[in-house]
Amino acid sequence: MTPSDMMNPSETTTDTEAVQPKQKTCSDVSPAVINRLPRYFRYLREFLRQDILRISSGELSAMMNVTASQIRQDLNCFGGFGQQGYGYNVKYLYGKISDILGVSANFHAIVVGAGNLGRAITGSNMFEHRNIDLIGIFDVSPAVIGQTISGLSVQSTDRLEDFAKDHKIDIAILTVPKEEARSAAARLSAIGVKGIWNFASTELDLQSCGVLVENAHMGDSLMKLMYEINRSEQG
Amino acid sequence: MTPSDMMNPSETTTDTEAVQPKQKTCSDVSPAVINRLPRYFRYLREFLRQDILRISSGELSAMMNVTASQIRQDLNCFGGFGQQGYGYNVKYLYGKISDILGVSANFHAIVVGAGNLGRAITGSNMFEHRNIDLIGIFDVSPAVIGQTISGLSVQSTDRLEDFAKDHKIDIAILTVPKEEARSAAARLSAIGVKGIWNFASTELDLQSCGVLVENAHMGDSLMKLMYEINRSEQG
DNA sequence: TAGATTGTTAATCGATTAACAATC
DNA sequence: TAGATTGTTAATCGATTAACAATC
Repeated sequence: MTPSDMMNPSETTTDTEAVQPKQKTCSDVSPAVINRLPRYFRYLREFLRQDILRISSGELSAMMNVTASQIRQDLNCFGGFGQQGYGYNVKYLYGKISDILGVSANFHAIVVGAGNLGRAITGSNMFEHRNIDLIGIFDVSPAVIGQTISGLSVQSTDRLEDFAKDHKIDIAILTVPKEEARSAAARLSAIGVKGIWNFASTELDLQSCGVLVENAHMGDSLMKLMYEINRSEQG
Repeated sequence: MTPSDMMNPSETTTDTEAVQPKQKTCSDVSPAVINRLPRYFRYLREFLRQDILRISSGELSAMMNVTASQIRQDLNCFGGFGQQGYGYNVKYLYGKISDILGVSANFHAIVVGAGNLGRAITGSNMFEHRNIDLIGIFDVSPAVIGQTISGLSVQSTDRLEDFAKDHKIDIAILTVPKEEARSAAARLSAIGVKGIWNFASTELDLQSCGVLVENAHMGDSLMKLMYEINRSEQG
């Protein structure tokens, strides 16, 4: 087998129970690594688009401004995805990282809060790229309920519980005002949502309920930029 | 002086040249600390709203789920803002953190890209909270130019250079499609913008031009949530 | 004064980098 | 085979935590 023929380096190992698969279970991957995975995903997607078949940690390192060592270390938390002397097969690695990031899981999501931000998110192409089905959008305002946003009719938030009976909801995207965020989150937790993507600039503190929360505090990001500008101007 | 009288602990030191001020210049604060500053800012703002005058690192620690040690360590990168036996004066500390984060600098910002996300951001209360003046919004689409969004009339992107002659622009908020992001960023760099808040899901790589870039890759945040859900289901 | 809590140093822990043997 | 590049271990670096003297 020449390197360029390689599609899946792992498949070269014999597939018996006795052979310890290269795939690690690595139950606790460090947060620092997880933070970097989406960025690898983005680069790989772009390589795929450009028909780049193969990439080495050295090449990727130059493009991404991280060390080659770190790239190899990161990827090895999940298994040996590369091949010595060759590098990484882009298509194969992209597939593996997609699996790790749950792109293959076909999650279902709803948007709660059909304000400007909720609409912007609903209308983005973010979901098709990640194999997420956006299956509902909810709001409390009678003026908004019934409107169609990106092909979805806005439902009353009162219907959440009923809706959950008929649909698996993996992710709730929370774009309600800060004041309503906590009570909305409690309801979402009650209907069995697995994760909340929180845009309300307040902490949710639901981890105890077994609901995963990812905070998208946009204002925090803005403040980091403000800090850097301020610092560059006055040391 | 009783603790509750204290407004500014630093001002109790005599103000001569000889006395080394408690305020540190600490030219290089670690990124980990900077990442936490906006969160402190949010909590302090909330305390202020609730008329809480005083907070100790221990109390804050319990609320924020970080160690008291870390809080004291973080704050001490910038100076001694507390008082032994008392804790931190909320108003004073909030002021100090506001200064550090550039809230006192009264930055001017423009939005480039008046799509759904640009509109959502323009309409948010994010800017008043941070003492930022939103002074312009730009788009290329003739259908959008001239529309009023949150009191601002959308201008043609062609007018950027002219606009920059008459206005100081500190921050450009980039919400154009991915494909146009790099060229837009180059123009913004050329007109002397100090920082770009980048919502396009592509890397900008302008650091060489002296323009600071803060990436707000929302999709990366979503993927971290996907990872956690995926992991919790089949970890 | 006694009690409380900071500021700060030292110890621990985790993450990154360097180096190189394994191997394609 | 020789060259290239991974996977992995060891060394370095940085960040967090623990502890306590300083002090309000």
